[in-house]
Amino acid sequence: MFKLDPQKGPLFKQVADSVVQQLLKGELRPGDKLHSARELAVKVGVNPNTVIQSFQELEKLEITETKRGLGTFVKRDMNIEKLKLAKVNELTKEFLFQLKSIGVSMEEALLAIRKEVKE
Amino acid sequence: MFKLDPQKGPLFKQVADSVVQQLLKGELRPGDKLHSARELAVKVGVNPNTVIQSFQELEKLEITETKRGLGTFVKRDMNIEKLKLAKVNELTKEFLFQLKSIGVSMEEALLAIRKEVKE
Amino acid sequence: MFKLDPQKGPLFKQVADSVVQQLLKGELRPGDKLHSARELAVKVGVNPNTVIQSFQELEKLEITETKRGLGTFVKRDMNIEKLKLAKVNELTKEFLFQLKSIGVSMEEALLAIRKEVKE
Amino acid sequence: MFKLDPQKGPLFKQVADSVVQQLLKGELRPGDKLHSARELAVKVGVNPNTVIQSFQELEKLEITETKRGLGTFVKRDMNIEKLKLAKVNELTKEFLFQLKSIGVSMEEALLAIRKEVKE
DNA sequence: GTGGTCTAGACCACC
DNA sequence: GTGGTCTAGACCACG
Repeated sequence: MFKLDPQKGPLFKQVADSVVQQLLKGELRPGDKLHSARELAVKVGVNPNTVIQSFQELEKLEITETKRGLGTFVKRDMNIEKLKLAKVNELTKEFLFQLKSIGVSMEEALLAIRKEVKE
Repeated sequence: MFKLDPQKGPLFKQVADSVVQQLLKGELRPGDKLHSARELAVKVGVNPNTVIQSFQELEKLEITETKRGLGTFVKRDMNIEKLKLAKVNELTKEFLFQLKSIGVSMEEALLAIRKEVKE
Repeated sequence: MFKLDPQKGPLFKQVADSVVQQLLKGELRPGDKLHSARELAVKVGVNPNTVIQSFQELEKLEITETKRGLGTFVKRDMNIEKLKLAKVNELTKEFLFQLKSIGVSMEEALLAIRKEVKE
Repeated sequence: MFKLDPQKGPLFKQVADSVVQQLLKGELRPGDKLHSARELAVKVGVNPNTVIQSFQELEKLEITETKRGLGTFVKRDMNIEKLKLAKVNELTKEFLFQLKSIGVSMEEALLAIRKEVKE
């Protein structure tokens, strides 16, 4: 389930992320129409203004486009697989970097993962 | 090397985190004296007040204790291994959660890690 | 009336205390919104930042919660009577301890109180 | 037993208070010589400089006088009873004021005292 | 308009 | 020199 945390950076970025997640999971496809700002606002429990900011963020990232009077849509030329690979890569890099920065070896990391997966 | 990024949340928390990292890497041990607020401020390029806020954060987390006129010290009864395990666990959980939330399987994740490690 | 005294410890704690007092006196109830930091700052004659520090103190004590963009509120689940009893107890203990530490008996203390009350 | 608390105002005032307490309890009499700054410093666990500041405070209050090369002495013309009454009065006033400021009646206060005394 | 963070610079208590 | 508090004023995220 998706959860907002004011401690983890700007809400509007978190909301934008959640849209990207839906894309990557296939719950949203190129050309699809996003929920309206108002709907999304109610759904995730933030102010509509915040959602609007999120949409602007997505547009800036060239993931969506806004058609006046119609709504916000996922760009038709989005290459989801490419975006997904980039995201996985980024997450992995960050994860390994964090571990390295506290002096944890790969072996320990893999152990931790296996342990976590089993539970 | 350690870098501050205003986009990644409050500077004072990042500074506090960097101290925790030094602890986990063994560069800092229970009983050790931290750099003075003024020194650290110059070193990481922030205002001394910001560093002091970091110190207060660390004290709230019961990681350090401050002795007025003497400095700020890592608590003698700090259990580093425990803190480290908790951190690794947290990072791993978060990593796997993120992957899952974009619909990536464990196999893909492990592949990504192996690929990253080789580079 | 409420008065700040730089000699009596940090201003931000005094301001926090004054909020607690209002709570205990019933002038403030669970769910109520506190005055905004800026208002309070003008009212008591300190810097807005100092008031914000007070708010953070109150939040740390789990007396209030803050909603960004909306304000700071007394927690709905605050048990005022419990807090009040604890405070009275603390004050009484401290008072008797102080008297004892200067060698004053209970009888003398009660006499002093009666005398004071009459005036 | 006497305890220092950095949270309760300047240490040097607390140390000065502890000397006054000894006076009021009769453990120290007009004309008596105080412990040296160094001794007291070790005894209460603060820096000698802090104790020296305390002595200056006591001198300012006209409770002690310093004889160069001999030490610090309680003034011969000190009227302990008068000082004691003043102190009791002050403590009582403060106590009642605090209670009043949180809306506690005298009856409740006396109940609290009786309860505390019995324990 | 609301609180949160940061900077710059001052003064204090303590060692 | 050490940390702690306060001020003044700026900018940000959020509603």
